[in-house]
Parts: sequence; C-alpha cells; structure tokens
Amino acid sequence: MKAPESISEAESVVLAVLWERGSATAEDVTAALGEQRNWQESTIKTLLSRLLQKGAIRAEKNGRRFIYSPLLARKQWLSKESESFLNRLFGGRVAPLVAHFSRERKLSKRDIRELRDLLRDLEGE
Amino acid sequence: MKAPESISEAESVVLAVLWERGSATAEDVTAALGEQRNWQESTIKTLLSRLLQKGAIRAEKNGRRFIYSPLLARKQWLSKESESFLNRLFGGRVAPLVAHFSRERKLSKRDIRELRDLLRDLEGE
DNA sequence: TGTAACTGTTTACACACGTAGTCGAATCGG
DNA sequence: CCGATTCGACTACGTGTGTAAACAGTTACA
Repeated sequence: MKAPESISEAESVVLAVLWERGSATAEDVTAALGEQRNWQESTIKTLLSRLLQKGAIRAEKNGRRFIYSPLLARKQWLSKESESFLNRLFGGRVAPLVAHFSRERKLSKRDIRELRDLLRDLEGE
Repeated sequence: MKAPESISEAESVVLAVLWERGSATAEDVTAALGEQRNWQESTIKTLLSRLLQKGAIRAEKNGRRFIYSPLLARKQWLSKESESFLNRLFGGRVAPLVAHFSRERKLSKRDIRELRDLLRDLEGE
C-alpha cells in the first residue's frame, strides 16, 4: 500500500464532485464544475489522471469512456487535512483554534449555538 | 501596500522563530531550528530573503549582519490561514470542524473542558 | 595592509501544481 | 468500410517551493 499522497487544492475540487455523486465521467465533472471554476475539459482530465496515480480514485471502463469513483473517503481526507492544519498552527488541538476565533470575534451566533449543543451531547454520553 | 503574499510552509517555520523571540539574526534562526529541521544556514537565508520580499519581515542592519523581525503579526497570519482552511473544508465555520472531530472521537478531555469553559465565558458577556 | 572569515545576494535545480494543447486509438454514423 | 468524432494519454510550460551551493563584498585579525 503506497503512502497516501497528498491531494492538491485543484484535485480536491474534482474529488468533491465524485464524493457528491458517487461516480462520474470526465464530462460529468466538467459539467458539474462549469459555473464554479472555468476549467477546460483538458484540465479536468489531467486532474483525474493525477488523482488516479495518487490512488485517490478508481476508473472503471464503461464503453469507450471511464467512470470515476472515489477510493479515498471524504471523511479520511477531512481528518487528514484537519490534523495537519491543526498541527501546523494550533499544536494539534481543536480548542485553541476555537479560542482564537473567539478572541477575534469570528464566532457566529450559530457557531456558538452548535458548539453548545455539541458539548451538551458529549456530556450526555 | 502590495497584496499580502502567501507564506509557504517552510517560510512559516522561520517566521515562527521571529515571533517567538521578537527578532533574530540568520544565525540565531539556524540555531533555534537546529534540532527541529535539519536545514543548512544557506536554506534559512533563502527563506529569510523570500520573507523579506513578501513583506512579512523587515531587516535592520546591525554591524555586519542583519537583525530580522516580523512585520506580519502571528494573529493576522493565524486568521488568514484558518479562514482559508475553514472555507475550503468546512464552509467557513468553526462548528462543523469541531463536530467532525467529535464524530471521529478526536476531542481530548482537555479540548472538551477548554471548549466548555470558553462557551461559559462567552455567555457571561 | 593583505588575507581569512563571515554574511548577505545570486544562481541552481528538481519537483509539484495549475492550466491546457496535441496525439493516437477506438468508435460511431453513414 | 471510411471518415468524423470522441476519449484518454502524453506532452508542455510558467510559477512556487524546498533545498542548497557559489559568489561577492566587507570586516577583522595577523
């Protein structure tokens, strides 16, 4: 099992489409991203290839084209990215990040409410 | 005022030393990072130059060498990085990230305690 | 005062990334 | 069966990054 290579920003955008639909052709992805990013289909194909090489997705031949689907789960990716981010900036823990946001007044009412609910649930366990 | 160019990973490590000590020479930085990363002094000088060009630090001549000190504040950098991270992965808000960590059982007792205290303080405002 | 030591500046280079064009093979339509 | 179309694979290219050596100017010591 090769070391899970890191997914680049642009690649993750393509991957996100696959997470959303489960699977898709290059054309589907291009259509899905049409408005968001203005990428040529060529670009998307390159990104799909790189994701393939990195083992993050798989390609199943269907007629003359490939159907791509994720191998790397969104959850795994989120965890990996989050951890490396928190390690780099906040000593690997979540609380200091929240504290930073709090000090900077970047916590919305909604954030606060959700956090409170979350903690309440945790205590009920 | 030129657009605040983005600080790379390696650059941020050097910058962190300056935040810690307020100011330092290239030699100081090399010494400070000696154990952590195994960089040649040459490498550190390159990184300092790039930080200079990006306007993230300043250099004050002292005798035959420069004393470098941060221009970009750690807080600013934290905010910027955090925001772009949260935007990319969690719709720009903190709560979903914490929820993710909670689901994945990545919240330490300490995290939970700190979060609870933080919320208590917020309500007392 | 000449030369060694030091320190910043220049140059280097491989690799990842964003972005995309070209090519060759397969296929579809007539 | 042949030309047109359609795909994926290969190639391309500028830029940022990690990493560092070479060079040049200046200072300090013998």
